[in-house]
Amino acid sequence: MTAIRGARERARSEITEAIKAEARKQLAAEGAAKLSLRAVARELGMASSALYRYFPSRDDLLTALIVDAYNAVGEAAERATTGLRGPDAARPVARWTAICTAVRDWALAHPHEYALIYGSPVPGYRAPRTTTEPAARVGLALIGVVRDAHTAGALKEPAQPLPDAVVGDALALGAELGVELPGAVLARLVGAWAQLFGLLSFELFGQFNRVIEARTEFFEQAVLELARSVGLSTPR
Amino acid sequence: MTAIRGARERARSEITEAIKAEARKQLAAEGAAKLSLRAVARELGMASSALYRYFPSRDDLLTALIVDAYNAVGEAAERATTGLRGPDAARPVARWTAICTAVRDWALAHPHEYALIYGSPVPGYRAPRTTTEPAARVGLALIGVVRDAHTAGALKEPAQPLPDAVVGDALALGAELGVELPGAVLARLVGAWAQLFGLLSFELFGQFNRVIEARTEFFEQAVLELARSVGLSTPR
DNA sequence: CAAAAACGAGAGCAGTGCTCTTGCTTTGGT
DNA sequence: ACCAAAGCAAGAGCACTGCTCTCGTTTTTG
Repeated sequence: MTAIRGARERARSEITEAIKAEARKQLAAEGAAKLSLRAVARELGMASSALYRYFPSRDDLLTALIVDAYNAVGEAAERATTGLRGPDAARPVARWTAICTAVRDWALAHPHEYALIYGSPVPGYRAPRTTTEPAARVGLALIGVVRDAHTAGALKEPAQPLPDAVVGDALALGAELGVELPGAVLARLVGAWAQLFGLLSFELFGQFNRVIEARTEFFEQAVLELARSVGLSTPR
Repeated sequence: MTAIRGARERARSEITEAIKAEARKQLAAEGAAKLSLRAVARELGMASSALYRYFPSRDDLLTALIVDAYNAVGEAAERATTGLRGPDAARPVARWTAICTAVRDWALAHPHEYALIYGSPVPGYRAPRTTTEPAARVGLALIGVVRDAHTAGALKEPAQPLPDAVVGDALALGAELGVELPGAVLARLVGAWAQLFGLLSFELFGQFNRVIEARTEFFEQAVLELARSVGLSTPR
């Protein structure tokens, strides 16, 4: 139904995409704060008022960029595991680090888009329903690795006990996602997920300046530690 | 010399402080993006151009707020350990968690100021030299706990080996700070420091919505895990 | 006491997000 | 095939922003 729906709809989606592309360009050049609708329109050779037919407000444009960015990291994370060949394709730790480094590579390549989604929320407050699903993709990729390790019997459950409230949240989350994992593992998984982006944010936002120079080695080491914390056994 | 240096200088510092106070008020109400110099001047009953005698640009005002915010968290972190009484005052893990929860409490009480310093960098790029020292205070407080535990012989060094480059960075950092700690411990300390703010950012920026409800328990659990990762032995 | 520096206020510039009105083009029902 | 309805682009305009410049006034300083 969407194939031959008239020239107008095709033009609309093309222009919408062109606007987003130009906005992404300005985002990469100057950051979200300096992204200007008028400048986008100017660059596209259209009146600024015409742009409002496609995005009712600046925040809506940003939201669209946010969704795209979440999908871009999410896809990078998902592709990281499917691209593994040889024995690494089955080793949980290798899959785990592949995802984490893919996310880091994406972040280093698109720092302003990273800042858009994992930095401070730009407008008053956002998070329309449409962002929550793409936002979960990286987390789901990580969960997938641990789930597979669990079903393969390669998961070492942590001994340390957790508060009931935390385990309860974790089990509720597992039920919602339809994932069969011990509460303690899921809880640590959420923690590792947050800590992964803590490392990335510190690196990207400059907190590691004059502190850590061997960023890649440091990151991979920390990621191995995170894998261990969720029960994936490290080699050697 | 600064005491009775004329009424003008006193007025100047008073007005400077009033500007920052009003700016902080607007920051808390609307966020950094909507902070407007003109609105601050209006609220203070002065011409907007007069404000430029005190802060040469909007970014300079923001930088001043950033420095203040870093000092505020830093002070909260430092005060957390000195306020401990009884046996907890000597237990490293108790001091560690006290610092972390103090930082979290400050962040929850001042979310927009937290976003200002640990969210995405707002202008093109900032980090004038004046911000780096206050920015280090929380990290130094954490290092202090581990250093004390080390000299008291209560530190369990991690067995896992680290890449040479990482250990090298860590030792250089330790030398610069004048702190005697094994490279592996220092490296893990930096990681824990970054991960702490990863947890806080995810909580404050809404990534835990519909994921974790028992935020406090979750945080304290994660913080205990971080303490363990740097070699502080958990009780029981 | 006079020169110099600091200060406050106003006007003004270029830029922004967003709205409203005015014409034009494509679409879809009869 | 026609014609109303809907979608669209453009321009003018409003209220706001950061920032600069000028012009009197006040305070400090030599």
